[in-house]
This record gives sequence, structure tokens and C-alpha cells, in this order.
Amino acid sequence: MARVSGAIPNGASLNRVADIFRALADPTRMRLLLALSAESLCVCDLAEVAGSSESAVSHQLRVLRDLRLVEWERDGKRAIYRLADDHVRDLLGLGLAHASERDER
Amino acid sequence: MARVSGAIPNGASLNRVADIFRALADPTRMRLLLALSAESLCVCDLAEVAGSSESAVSHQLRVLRDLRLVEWERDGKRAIYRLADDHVRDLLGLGLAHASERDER
DNA sequence: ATTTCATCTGAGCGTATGTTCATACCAACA
DNA sequence: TGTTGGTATGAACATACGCTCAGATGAAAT
Repeated sequence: MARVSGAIPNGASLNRVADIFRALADPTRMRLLLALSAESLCVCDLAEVAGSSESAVSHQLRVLRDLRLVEWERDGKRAIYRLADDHVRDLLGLGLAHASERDER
Repeated sequence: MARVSGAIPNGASLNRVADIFRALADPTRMRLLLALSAESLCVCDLAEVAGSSESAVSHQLRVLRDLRLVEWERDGKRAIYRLADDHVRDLLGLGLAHASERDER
């Protein structure tokens, strides 16, 4: 039982990881992050790819920004977003790989 | 842009993966899954390890059961839960590994 | 059979989440 | 300067979530 408790990190890191998983726990955000895994894109393109309104996308991008999962840069009128690092790409890849292994249900 | 769209799976698999991530997006459920990553446990032990009430734990275990992330077995009065497979363990491991790399914020 | 222990379930409640709508901002261009 | 296109923001709403409390179920023990 002490061994089990030892397998559980402290509250802070736990919340941090839970936050990251929560960011991935929404189809719209997943679409955004998958798109950004392929290449950097502006909000309007992201909205089209994700099949969501530009306003909704902008709101979700703010969530991802606050979690430091994406970064952005202004290019004239546009805002170009990109993945902040490869962690999210890895998690998405692993999740998709595993999900495809068990599509019974 | 077609390349980007190609990087996005269909809605079904996407929802399935999002569901799995959502299961990991809560500190209590993370604690439960991390504990079960170490060994199979009954509800009362899980409640103690997770620092949550037995009722709350039972509710969360139902969520994890519905998603086929955990399995259980009756042992007398007890219900022994275990991880359904290694996918969750892998995801948790990757998430924790990445989170520990970037604790600035 | 009754009691007890371990777990499950449903209702209810407060909070968080995702979307839309309207509006504000900000950079380029006339 | 005024207007337009691209993006951000705030309010409002409906829904989903996680917890607690009370009660039900199920298996053993007395």
C-alpha cells in the first residue's frame, strides 16, 4: 500500500498533468492541435479545418494559450498559431495509436 | 491545407480518444489510475489512496468502467479493480514525463 | 433471519465547460 | 480619417461534471 501511494505524485504535478489532459479532452481542441501538429495556421484556417466558428476557435485557442500548449505570432491582420512543443504531439499520437487498437465496443 | 485536414481522423475515433483523455483529466481519476497502475485494489483502498470518499470513488470507477479503462472482479464482499490494459499506463507515464520537463509557468 | 460490511446507485447541488451573439480591438488600405 | 478584414473578448445560456447524502443491493457472519 505504501508502494501504491508512492506511485502517486504530489498534488501540484498531478493538477498540471490533469490540466494538459483536459486540454485534449475536447474534440474541437483535438482538431485544432492535430491541425497544428501538421503545420502552423491562422485562426480562420483553423476554424475551417475544425469545422467550428472563428469565435469558438478563438476562445479555445485562449485555453490552449493559457496552458502554454500553443504559441502565436501576429502576421499583419492574421494571428499564426503553432504548437509550443512536441509534448502534445506525442500525447495525441499515443492516444490515437491506442484507440485504433481497440475499436470494439 | 488538404494535408492538414488529412491529419485529422474522423469524428468517431476522435470522440473516442477525447473520451479517454477526459477520463484522465481529473485529479481523482488520475490518482485511481495511477494506484491501479501499481497494483489491483479494492474500492476502500482506492478511496484511502485517492483521499476521497468511497462513494465518490465508486462513481468515478463507473466512469472508468464505462470507458473500459478498468475491469473488476468480486472477491467476497470486496470489488477488486484492475487496469483493463496498458494503454492508460502508457498515457499517464508520458503525461507525467512531459509535465516534469516544463514546470515553469 | 438479522446484522454487518463493502459497494453501488439516484437525486440534488454548486461549479465548470463550450458555444453563440454582440462588441471591442488592431493592423492595413483607401 | 474612415473603413474593412481578422481576431479577441465579455455576457449569457445550456449542458456536463464531480461531489455529497440517503438509500438500495449483495455477500458473508452471527
